[in-house]
Amino acid sequence: MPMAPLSSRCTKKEANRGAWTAEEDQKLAQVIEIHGPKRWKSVAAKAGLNRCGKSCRLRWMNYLRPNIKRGNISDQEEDLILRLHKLLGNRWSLIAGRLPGRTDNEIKNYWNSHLSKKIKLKEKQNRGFMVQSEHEKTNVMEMDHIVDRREEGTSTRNVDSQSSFIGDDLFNSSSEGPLTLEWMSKFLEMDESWFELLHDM
DNA sequence: AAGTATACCAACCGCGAGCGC
DNA sequence: GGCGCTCGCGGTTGGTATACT
Repeated sequence: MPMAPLSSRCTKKEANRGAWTAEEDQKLAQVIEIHGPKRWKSVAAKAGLNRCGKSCRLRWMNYLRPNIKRGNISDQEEDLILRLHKLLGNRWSLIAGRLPGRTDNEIKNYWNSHLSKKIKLKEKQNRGFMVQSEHEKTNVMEMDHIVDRREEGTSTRNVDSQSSFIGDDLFNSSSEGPLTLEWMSKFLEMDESWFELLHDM
């Protein structure tokens, strides 16, 4: 396997690794406030951080950026993630783009630690295996709850036309089948207002 | 209370795409 | 067209917290 260009890797000179300190965060935020979130290598240098640009970018994108929402992923968000993952696969940045305030890293982590397990359990159950434990039963019931809400096609939807369009396509069980390119492009171009409505409920 | 297993998540790594020279 | 640099993405790792025995 060919090595990545040297420029894309953090060098030994940029020795500081591991968890960021409050002081580092502050320095990084100050430099970005002045120079903007670009040219990460020079941002790192200007901040006097012993970090590579890549690390600075990641820290900013996933933690320091304004309007970041952290933790407490709602049922609606979870539902949306499930639907979008079904539609887009592991395109975490695209999925995150449809969830205001959420980062690709957070969604990826949430998927890997929560949702993938739930889905495996659900599939297992669908294949007719016995559910083993109370914990697993709970997870399966949670999945059923999500599926039920989709099938009901109610609760979280507003009545305005755009919202109901996207809501129906997202939650209607009929879209469990193959999703068309037309649907996908329509969905991905959807205005953020629908998501704001969703979060306001 | 102590040791071990599991879950969670921040951070790192490698790669590819895009851009300017 | 080739090269180097930067950026963004997705996969993976490792440290910490929590649950379990």
